[in-house]
Amino acid sequence: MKKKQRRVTSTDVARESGVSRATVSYVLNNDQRQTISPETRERVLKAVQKLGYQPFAPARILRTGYSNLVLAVIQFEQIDPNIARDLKYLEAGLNEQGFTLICYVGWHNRQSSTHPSTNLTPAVIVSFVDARDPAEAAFLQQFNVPVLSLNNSDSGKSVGKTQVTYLVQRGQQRIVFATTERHDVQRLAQARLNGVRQRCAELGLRPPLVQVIPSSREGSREAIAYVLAHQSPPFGICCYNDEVAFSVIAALSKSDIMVPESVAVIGCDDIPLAQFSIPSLTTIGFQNRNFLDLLIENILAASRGESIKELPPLSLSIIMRESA
Amino acid sequence: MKKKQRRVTSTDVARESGVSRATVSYVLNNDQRQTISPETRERVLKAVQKLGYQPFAPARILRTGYSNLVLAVIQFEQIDPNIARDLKYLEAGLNEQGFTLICYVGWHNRQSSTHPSTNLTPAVIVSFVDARDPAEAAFLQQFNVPVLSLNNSDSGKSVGKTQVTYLVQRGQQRIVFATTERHDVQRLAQARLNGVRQRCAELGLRPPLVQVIPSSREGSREAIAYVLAHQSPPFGICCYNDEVAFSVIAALSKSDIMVPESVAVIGCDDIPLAQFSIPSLTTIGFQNRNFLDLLIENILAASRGESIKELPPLSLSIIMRESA
DNA sequence: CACACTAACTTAATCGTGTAAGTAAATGGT
DNA sequence: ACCATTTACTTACACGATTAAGTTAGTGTG
Repeated sequence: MKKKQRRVTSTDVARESGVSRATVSYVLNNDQRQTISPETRERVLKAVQKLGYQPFAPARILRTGYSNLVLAVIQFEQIDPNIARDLKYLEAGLNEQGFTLICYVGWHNRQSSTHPSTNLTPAVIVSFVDARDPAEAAFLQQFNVPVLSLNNSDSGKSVGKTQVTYLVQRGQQRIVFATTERHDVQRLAQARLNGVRQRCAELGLRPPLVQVIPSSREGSREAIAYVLAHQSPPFGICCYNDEVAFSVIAALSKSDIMVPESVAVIGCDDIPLAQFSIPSLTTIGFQNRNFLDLLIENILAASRGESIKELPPLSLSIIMRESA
Repeated sequence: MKKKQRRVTSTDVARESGVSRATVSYVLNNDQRQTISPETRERVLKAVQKLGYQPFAPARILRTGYSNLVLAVIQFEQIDPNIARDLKYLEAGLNEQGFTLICYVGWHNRQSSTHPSTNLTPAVIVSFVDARDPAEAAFLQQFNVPVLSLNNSDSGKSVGKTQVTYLVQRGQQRIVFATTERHDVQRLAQARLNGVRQRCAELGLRPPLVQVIPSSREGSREAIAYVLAHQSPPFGICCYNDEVAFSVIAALSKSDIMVPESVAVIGCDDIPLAQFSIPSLTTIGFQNRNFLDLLIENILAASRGESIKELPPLSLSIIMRESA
């Protein structure tokens, strides 16, 4: 047993198989510009197997000047089954092209002592956080690589519009917007609210009553009581997302308000649990496939240093259930 | 404008500030073994600022032989608010020590064409996947770095035990285990079931009836109807997790079965929505702080090549609400 | 038989950084 | 005034891979 844990390098493989390091490299990378005899190739691969050689990524990246690493930057508050599904799809697509997708789930408050770029250099960044926030922008810029940003504020707006359109179709005349207290998603919440406001105006309705729903049971009940004091049924509630919708439905149910007869509730995101609320939750679902396919294309383009095409808006649809 | 996008290197900084590259490196790394005059230090930092210099991580890692990169390997099915919270805590703790935590959300089926190790070399891996699965083990081993594995099967067992103990305390004599159909978590589900079985045996109860609850509304109703046909109330249901518990409660509610009077339901994980089910969900919560602190210590130790201490079991507690 | 050409390699330069070892000037003690 | 430190740097090698540019032996051609 040796004292120093030596790394197995291509030199070791070369020695073991009796060729030069260059040959080892040519074999492992299947370089088409070189001719390698089958026996040599075999010997090299045998030696690789025997020694358990793994090329050292940093050395390769240093030499070639590029890596096939894509970093997704996410805020931990954004993590939900939907984003997980999208990440899986992204990972699969990128992996097919030889890329690796990893995630940085940052909180990166004011002064995070160590920037991730100290420890890794991705080829491209896909930002799920709001790149218009100056702190986030600075954080992302420090990586010094192309950033693809999913600016979901446009799609946020159409979510709000779609919610209102549906509720009005179902006969509602009065709209309430139930938002979250979580400060990390206020920008997105604001975008959805803007959509609600705009569609209300377009349809000649009065502006929506806006109410923050705390994430505790008692708080949410008080908030709903407040809404009921200011707005008598029937009316429709557009919720920022399905979690808010759950707490709204729970509070309404405690107050013996009928859903959807007295108050209709619509959520957003179509989380798996949405079908199991009582009554089950009508909500907005996203079809991200096309969008993600284009995103992958853009990532590949950006990694080659090419310019980035504009991404289309997310396409969304109403998942009709019982609550509205 | 240049054609080639040249990287800003420490050589550029050295030239700009009129010193050698070594001096630049000493300044940036605050090398205590060297003495640098305040003016020179100032000049170097100015140049760094001006040129927007970022050290190139691969080169540094190649030279020093180590990186402060920790890779968390997760299956996308495991992603939930709890794991997000844990990741945030881990990230914060590691960041304080100069480490970067990133996540690989892999599906890595049979033959994933490109192994992530091609594109990055972490110092340590924290595996949230089951390292006893041979395919997973092979996948992890290919990184060729120390792996810390959270083997949650012990804790899974105590979850099951705790659920049964609580239900029996509340007067239940008969136990049903409601599990999931998702095949990616079967190992964990099995561990929890084992705990349920064991505690039932210890308390002299009949073995639990085991029922898979499909994730669709209709499927879950049929499953509950089946359970009711084979087991008349009152009884208690231990659910694999809170999502299953939600669908169980929804189905019971449709069948006009009183919860918890006729059937008591206990979940596991204490997801944020648990307080908003109707009735609100009694469940098992985890207190991971101490565990995670020890995990961080172990990660640091492993990154220094030291051996790994054993991790304590997760500590869990019952979150009492209305459903049991 | 001389020549070009190909097959099958090897040699050596290079990527950007860290750091041990060297050096010249300034300082301090006796 | 002399030598030993200390200060404030610089020089040069090493990390492990890729790859352009040789090199040598063998093969085919007129």
